[in-house]
Amino acid sequence: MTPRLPAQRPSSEPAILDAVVQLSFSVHDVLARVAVRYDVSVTQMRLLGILRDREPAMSDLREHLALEKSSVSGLIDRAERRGLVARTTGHPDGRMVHVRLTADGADLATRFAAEVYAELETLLAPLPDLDQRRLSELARAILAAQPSPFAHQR
Amino acid sequence: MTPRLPAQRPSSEPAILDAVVQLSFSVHDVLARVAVRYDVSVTQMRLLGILRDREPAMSDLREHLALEKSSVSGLIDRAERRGLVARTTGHPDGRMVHVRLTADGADLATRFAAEVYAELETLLAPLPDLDQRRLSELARAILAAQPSPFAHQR
DNA sequence: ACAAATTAGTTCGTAACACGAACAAAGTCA
DNA sequence: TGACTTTGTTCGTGTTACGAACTAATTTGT
Repeated sequence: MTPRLPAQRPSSEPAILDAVVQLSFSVHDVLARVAVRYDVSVTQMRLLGILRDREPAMSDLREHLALEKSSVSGLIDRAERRGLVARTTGHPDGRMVHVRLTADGADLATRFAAEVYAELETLLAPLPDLDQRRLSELARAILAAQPSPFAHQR
Repeated sequence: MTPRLPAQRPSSEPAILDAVVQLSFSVHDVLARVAVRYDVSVTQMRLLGILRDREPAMSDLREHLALEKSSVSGLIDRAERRGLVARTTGHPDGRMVHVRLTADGADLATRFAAEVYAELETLLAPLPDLDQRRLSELARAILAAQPSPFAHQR
């Protein structure tokens, strides 16, 4: 008998985390449903969300979205072709290409942010308001403790 | 002035729900990381998870995974080609094709359930145990109230 | 009982997306 | 100045998902 599996950690009944995973899928499905309504991918929706208050370089997007640079190029190509975003050049470092929303893109971003919120409220509606606030508090606490969730580490 | 927007609902500051969305992405990323380690897609991982305690028909999978039937066919084709699942026929309704895990598939499902749990525990580690339990309670409450989260409505 | 309609799956062609490798251009260093 | 590094793009490939057209089994209507 190997001396392994020493109590195997007493905690974490299997189903405890299942609910969190399931809920994540539900949230993801909400995003997908709204995205499909506008005929864009979830990634493009994330992109528009990011661009709402930033004009990042391609490399920043690569990091935020956790994609390879060639994938970011393709993503921006398609979004640009639709007139949702624009590449900007002529920055201090001449290699860099930044990305910003067009007016159309900003409109779209606003509209489906509203729809996502509406659908999320429906999803969370079973919880009383207080519990909804608790939930987002817990989510915020987890995110705040993560290494690099959304921080530009310059 | 149109008489619309009557108070617009007092609740739901925008950022309240953002944290929930962000957390969902983080959870999704955990799944994706583990999946890539085994060279399967997140969808295939979901599939294996579903099959752990069921032998559903293709149409049940269509519903659970919210995919078109042709997509389910493809998904099962690829999983079958890898020896993870098997189609079964000869059911009372002769049109139906059910899907079950093979021994290999069951092994795989077990192994990465373990890895996903381990990584999720890491993700949630910033929260004290009590809050982790609260979080999954809230998640469970939401899911329990949804129309058809995982129920076979026969 | 039997033709018509419905249901369950498959096949096929297409498009989006993501990847890695090879490349070009701009910047850095030494 | 010449070598190296960094930033993006291009190109070819594989996976995944979709819708339309199709086959086979079952149900419905008369």
